[in-house]
Amino acid sequence: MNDAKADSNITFSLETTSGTPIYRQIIQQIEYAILSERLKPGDRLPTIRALAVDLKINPNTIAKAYGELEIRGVLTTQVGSGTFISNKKPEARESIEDIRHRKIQEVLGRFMQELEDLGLGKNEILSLIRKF
Amino acid sequence: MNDAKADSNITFSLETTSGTPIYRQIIQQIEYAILSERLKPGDRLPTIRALAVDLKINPNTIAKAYGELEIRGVLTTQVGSGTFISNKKPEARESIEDIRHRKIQEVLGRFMQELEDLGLGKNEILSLIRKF
Amino acid sequence: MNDAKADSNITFSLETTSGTPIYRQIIQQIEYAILSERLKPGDRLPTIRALAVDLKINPNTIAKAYGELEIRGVLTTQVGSGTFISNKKPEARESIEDIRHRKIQEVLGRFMQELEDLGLGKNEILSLIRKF
Amino acid sequence: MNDAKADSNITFSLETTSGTPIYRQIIQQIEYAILSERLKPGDRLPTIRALAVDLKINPNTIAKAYGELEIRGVLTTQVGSGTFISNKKPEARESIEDIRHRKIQEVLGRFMQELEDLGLGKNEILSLIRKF
DNA sequence: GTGGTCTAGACCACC
DNA sequence: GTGGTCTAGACCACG
Repeated sequence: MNDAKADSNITFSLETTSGTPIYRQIIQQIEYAILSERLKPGDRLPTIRALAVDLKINPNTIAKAYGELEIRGVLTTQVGSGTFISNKKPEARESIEDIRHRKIQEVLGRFMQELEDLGLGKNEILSLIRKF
Repeated sequence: MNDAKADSNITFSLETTSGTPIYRQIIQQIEYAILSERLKPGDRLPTIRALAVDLKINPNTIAKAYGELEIRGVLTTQVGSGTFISNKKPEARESIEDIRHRKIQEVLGRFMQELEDLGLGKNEILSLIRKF
Repeated sequence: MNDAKADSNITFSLETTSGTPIYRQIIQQIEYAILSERLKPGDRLPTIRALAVDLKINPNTIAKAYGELEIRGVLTTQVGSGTFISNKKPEARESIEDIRHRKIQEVLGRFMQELEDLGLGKNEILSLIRKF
Repeated sequence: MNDAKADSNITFSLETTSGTPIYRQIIQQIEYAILSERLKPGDRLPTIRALAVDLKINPNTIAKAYGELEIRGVLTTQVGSGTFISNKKPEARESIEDIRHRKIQEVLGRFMQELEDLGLGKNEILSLIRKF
């Protein structure tokens, strides 16, 4: 594990052994922060270099994550001043809340399936979470 | 989604949009079935070809999953008669129950982290699962 | 016969008429190179594609050999930069020297048995090897 | 390992863990016995059933080995009396001695290559064989 | 450029 | 019928 608190509003937590590419983890964590409104339009993200140092990873990896989010219209870069959360999602046909709910349902569905595969019923799952 | 009931004891459920390779999903579902004791030593797995038809994927993909589990000593194959759960895991220093509990904790930890990233608290999570 | 000198440290020699699968020959030659310390932890193996060209075989065949060794923890791959000898064999209870000696005894035993079956005595064998 | 002395002249020694199919091991051992003249034309081989009991393997496996050698003209079966070494090898373009020498060279070449891969030089090999 | 995944299809070995 | 090996080729992910 590899944590880093950045400028503000977002803390990254990387799992280098899980097989999930690092740049995907970064993308997901930025998206989730937006969906849960910890990051709002206009907020500044940490610089690539600073974040690379904090997370002890290759700057290219962060550049790739930011780049993909920029292509999707989630981020905007302003040369000389940094990378920001966009004001608008041009193609958005769903509201942020809708997307968030969809993501939550996806995560929940995957999770329930995996725990069921591991032989747990709903009551056992509830009990585990209460003790978490 | 893509489900298939096989010979017995195990039903595969593939998620083709999640980015997780199909063969990894198969490996995980076999491992979890063993950990939850739905599959026991000596049990026969579905044949590669039958499963390929059921899941509508290429036989080589299943062969790759079975092959990795064979290298790891989880499965044994007898050409001409099929693929079986191995009798012994020679290097096992942990009981099946211990491994199962470790996996459950891993899945749970990942899940709680993701939902927290999506802005959910424990009570909201509990409520969602009750309604699941 | 089919020889290929790769990046360094290891030269592969395939016997396509022996019935032994090509990917198994590759695995054995990598293992033996490690046991005789011609390959050490951190050393880079030839790329899959370069070796495929050299050995005039399909890249998938080499990928299968590398893949098995990766599952066994002998190799590590870093997509984008190549395949390397792992630093540690976590479960190793035998030293490299012990394994090497065991392998030598196995090869020797098989060989003496086969030549005995072909009607040769120890002195004839010694004489043949001197002339080899 | 699994040894069995049959009617006469030939003792089979099977290696069930080596990956080499059992029927191939039987074929090889019969061929080598012929090449080294421990079995001569007209000699009777053990019956399939007796040998199956001795070696504790499936009779079909022995039938397959005998069958293949019969196709090649090495054996002849006389219903009711048994299986025998043929008098003639119809297609033989090489003498028995030539074949034997070729086989010896093959075995020797494979062996020297493997031990070289394991880091042994000729003198070490000679020394090991003297102590064998 | 690296390796990874998946498909399609041929041929072989074993029961 | 079973699984195993190998080829060929497409497309993706990563640096």
